[in-house]
Amino acid sequence: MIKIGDFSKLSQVTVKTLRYYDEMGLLHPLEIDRFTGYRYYSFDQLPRLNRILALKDLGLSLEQIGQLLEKGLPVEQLRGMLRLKQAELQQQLDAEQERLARVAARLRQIEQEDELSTYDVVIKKVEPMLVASVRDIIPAYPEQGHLWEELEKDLGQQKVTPCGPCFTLYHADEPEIDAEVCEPVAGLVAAGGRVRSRELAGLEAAASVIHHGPFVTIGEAYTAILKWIEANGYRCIGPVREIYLQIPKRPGDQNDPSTVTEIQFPVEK
Amino acid sequence: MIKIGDFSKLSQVTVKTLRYYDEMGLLHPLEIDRFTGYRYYSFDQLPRLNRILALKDLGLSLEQIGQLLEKGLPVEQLRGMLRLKQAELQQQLDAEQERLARVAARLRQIEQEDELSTYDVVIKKVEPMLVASVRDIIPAYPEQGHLWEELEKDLGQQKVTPCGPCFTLYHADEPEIDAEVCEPVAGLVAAGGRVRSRELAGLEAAASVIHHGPFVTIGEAYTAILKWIEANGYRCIGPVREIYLQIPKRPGDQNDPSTVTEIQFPVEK
DNA sequence: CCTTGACTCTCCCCCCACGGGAGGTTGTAT
DNA sequence: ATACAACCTCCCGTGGGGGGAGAGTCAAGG
Repeated sequence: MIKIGDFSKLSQVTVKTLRYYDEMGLLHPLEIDRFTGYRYYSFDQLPRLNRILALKDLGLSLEQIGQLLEKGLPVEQLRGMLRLKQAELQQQLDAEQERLARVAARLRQIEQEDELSTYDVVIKKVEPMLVASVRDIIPAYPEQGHLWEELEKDLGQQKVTPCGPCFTLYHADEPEIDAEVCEPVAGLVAAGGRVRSRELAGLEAAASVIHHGPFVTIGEAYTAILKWIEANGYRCIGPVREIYLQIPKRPGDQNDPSTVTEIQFPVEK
Repeated sequence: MIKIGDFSKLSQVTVKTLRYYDEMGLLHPLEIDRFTGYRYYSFDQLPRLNRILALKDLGLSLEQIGQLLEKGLPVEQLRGMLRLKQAELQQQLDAEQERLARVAARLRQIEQEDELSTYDVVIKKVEPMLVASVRDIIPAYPEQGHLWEELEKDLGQQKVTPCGPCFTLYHADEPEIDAEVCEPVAGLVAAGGRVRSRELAGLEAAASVIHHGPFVTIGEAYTAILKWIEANGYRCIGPVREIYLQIPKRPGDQNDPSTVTEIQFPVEK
């Protein structure tokens, strides 16, 4: 029968932790003085404590350990838990490794450019959505005004209002620019003229960057995101989306500095 | 000017998180309605949010991010933080890897034996301590009674009482058993006869196992800990300590089942 | 104009495995 | 008798939000 402090020294477990294990039901003292509340442990409780420590060291939670101990440590259950933990650890390890790679990539970027890019790339999921669209080959990127007019006119006639920011899908840019201007809608729209309506598939992972500034400088954003994709080992796997979050005050003004545009590249590792 | 829900959908950041970032000072809404408390964001706040997400993704804490943003992102400071984080991540990665190896080792052990060992091995540090001891060659492990008598008698004469459990150090077991029986003491003791007194160095890492049961079966504990040391890639780097935590009721009784003994192997990877 | 349902607000508790400390009792050595 | 070390319980904090209660607000349809 020894007091908590001595038991603590013996086991190298802090007094706080021993009290906590008592409270959690993992290791009750052999006896508690009814009047003073003092906890008294016995030497032969050390094996149980060591078992707790060994299991904790493998990454099990105190709750899991408690369940195991309560059921007299069934081999099968322990095996199952360890297998699970093993998979979990492996996954965590991979995640950490990727994170480390990202940090390294960022450091390299800083070393090379010696200044901070104004663009930050994030990976996001994109949900599927219903859209109405017009698709055609265009001679140059800025020349899609007529497609937009065509789409707006049709939607206006059907009294459909968009339910989100409009965007352009670039299906290809070589040998010609194959662009599809899209407007998200609440429900499918009757096809009329060249206007099509369908569900646009979601994206598991999209690299996204925000361009805040006049439209004529959007090339910098493309440069930045392409470099990032390259540096972080991703590949582009579908048409790029250019989302017009904040459009110029005067329609088509390529120099309005308050314009905000998001560029999304569907990617995978 | 958009409401928090739309900003949330756009950025793929939950409303809760946006409110949290507001509270933490990372990203205040452009405007807060004085009467309703509604938060209103602007599209051009997205770059800042993305910057926050990108930095968080590298493993920086919100507090660190806040500091960086507040100071206008000095390149050097970011570089320093990332270097630090890199080292930290590497260390964590190594730790995870070791843990994974331990889990694998444990699983192998379960597969092989198909039952759970009664012994759990833990790694602990051992602090330096003052001891009085008698050392000699003995013909067999159980025959150390005369050494103990010699030590006790001397300490008794000097009116010194031990300040912890006594133990035996095994300096060698081949070709002969070189044993040193030790008693921890509060202060150094005058040498007398074959009794020596000194500071025993601490151990950075000791593999420890508890044997609870009659002394004649302690071999099983040794088997278990040796297997563990082998399986987990450690090496023994010093004399083994056999610590007598709970001694038999009748001195020298090798069959008392209430005996508790700890075995410590100084180890390193 | 009214109602309904979807948003939004603040406030509070929860996670995990303890650590720190306040404020009060108990045990032990001088 | 008096220190003072050890012990007790109770409460708060960690990081990055999640879940939910209860109340107020906004936009669209009838």
